[in-house]
Amino acid sequence: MKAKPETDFFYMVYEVVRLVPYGRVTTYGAIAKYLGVKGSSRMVGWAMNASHSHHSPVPAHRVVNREGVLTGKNHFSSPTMMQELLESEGLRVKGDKVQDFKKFFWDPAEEIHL
DNA sequence: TAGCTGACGAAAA
DNA sequence: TTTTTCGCCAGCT
Repeated sequence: MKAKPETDFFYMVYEVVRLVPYGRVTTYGAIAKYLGVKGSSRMVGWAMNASHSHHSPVPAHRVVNREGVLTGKNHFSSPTMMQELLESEGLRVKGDKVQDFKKFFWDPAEEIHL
């Protein structure tokens, strides 16, 4: 059964985020690009916001902006929770920014061969 | 109903 | 080189 990618855009975002390995992070643009809507990077972030309505636990803490900044930390249970979660996975977070972000960056378009 | 906002990114100046 | 502006499109007021 072929789902409707157009309407399941949010769902696709959740899956990609869920595919992010432990101790790795990705960006909104990378996900958008992977989905073919690189121009709609904002929609990816919006999907994260909608993830609150979603039942599946989406590791949104592994998704940061292109600079590696925890832009969405404010949307978590606690603004520091996102940093704690990332540090808990072995990542180094300094002032809401992921250190060595490029090293921990996980690009679905590069790692996942569709 | 119509308009504004928003967890971003890239291009232009 | 850095800063500013525009585009994306769905959800909310």
